[in-house]
Amino acid sequence: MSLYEGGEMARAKRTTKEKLLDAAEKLFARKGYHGTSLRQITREAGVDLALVNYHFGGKEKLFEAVLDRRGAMLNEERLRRLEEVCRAAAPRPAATEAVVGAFFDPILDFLEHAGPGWHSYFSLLAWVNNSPQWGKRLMGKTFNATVKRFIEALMDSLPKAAPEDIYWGYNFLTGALTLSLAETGRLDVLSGGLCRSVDVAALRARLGPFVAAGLRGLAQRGG
Amino acid sequence: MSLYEGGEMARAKRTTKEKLLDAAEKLFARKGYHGTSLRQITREAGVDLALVNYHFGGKEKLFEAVLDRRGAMLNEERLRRLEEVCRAAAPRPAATEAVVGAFFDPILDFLEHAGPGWHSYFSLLAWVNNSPQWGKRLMGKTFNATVKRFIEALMDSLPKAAPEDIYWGYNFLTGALTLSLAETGRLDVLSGGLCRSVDVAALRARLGPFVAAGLRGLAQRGG
DNA sequence: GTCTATAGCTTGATAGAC
DNA sequence: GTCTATCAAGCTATAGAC
Repeated sequence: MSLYEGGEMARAKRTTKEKLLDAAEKLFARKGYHGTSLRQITREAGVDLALVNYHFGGKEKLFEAVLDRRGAMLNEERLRRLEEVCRAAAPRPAATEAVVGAFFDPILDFLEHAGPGWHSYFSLLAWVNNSPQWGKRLMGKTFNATVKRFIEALMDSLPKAAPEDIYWGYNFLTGALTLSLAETGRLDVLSGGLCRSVDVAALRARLGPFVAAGLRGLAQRGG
Repeated sequence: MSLYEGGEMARAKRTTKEKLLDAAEKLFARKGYHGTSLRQITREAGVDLALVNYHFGGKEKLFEAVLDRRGAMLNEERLRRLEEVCRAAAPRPAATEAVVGAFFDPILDFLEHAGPGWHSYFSLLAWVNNSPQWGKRLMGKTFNATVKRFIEALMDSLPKAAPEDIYWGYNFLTGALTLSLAETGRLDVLSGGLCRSVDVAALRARLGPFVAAGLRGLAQRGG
């Protein structure tokens, strides 16, 4: 199973657990946790209603399992690339652009080369990240350890910046990223069709430069 | 009624309609549309369940009324400030920093000087903006006309930038803004308490510089 | 592991008295 | 405008047959 096929095997070979995860991922991404019922999920998965409780132990556990599945893969790939750019730059710290790239590129690569499951997953992640109900606990559980490594690397790359500036900068960075991943179609409407929410190449060309320049601007704030 | 008290009068003087809007705003912001029931809303408002249908015609209409109420005030204030900075700079175009300030400052002023209703409203807005279900239609209905004016002003301020860069830049800008408004508390956890999600002064000092630098970086992309 | 059947509860909406 | 009472539908979860 290649990196980019993670969790998206041919229909015939998927286990019941995977069918449920795939269906839940798709529907939770569209309508949120409370807006999706187990009946809709099991219908989409072609599986009996009672099997959610057998395999996962309830709706909320299923929700967390959906977030965990690809979150672990994302963390692995991000850390691999962070280590790569740090090693390439040693003994100097990696440049801001390189650190930011190690954070964004795994997502963009999954979106460009993998199946629709990753699109749903990232859209769901955007929703969770902006949710007062889920954001703090669920994002933290999956991503805090990795994010702290990236924040350290950003601080190393911008030694003149105050730590507060880097924390706020990370907040802006992840906000810009997650809205882009939500694929709401709003960008399409505003631009009259000139830009498309799902155009990963266009996003890749602009997100890194915007964020790196923004972080540098923060680091030189006032001086 | 001063600008900053909009919709938040003394408890005794509020009409039933306003009580319902205030309660719905607070609860929708915390748990989303599907996560909030009309029974919770009417209990919080101290009002009978049946009155939602009498005054608004259903749950979804109530939801849209919540978004409309303060959205109109926000648009007015944003356009007033945009005109101000454009007039001050004429005949040259207003600077990127000034346009971005006219877009952010009304929100930051409402958060700093007005009651908790505005916090709930902006938190709800963050959620709606990142929702595939609601984002395109509801954000567009309330904000498209105003946003188009700001995008034009941004294009004028950065004549070397391609229109696509400005549209994507606006997307990043609003993502950074809305995650900050969601007040999920995640920033507090990541920074070990050094930064606080609800610290409007800290946000004000950093959001404008980050975004303006990001937009300039986009405009000079590759060259 | 899977499926049937159902318990126990909450939901949004409304008819009709006042 | 307000309130009581209620309806039909949908919800999560589970006990128990296979």
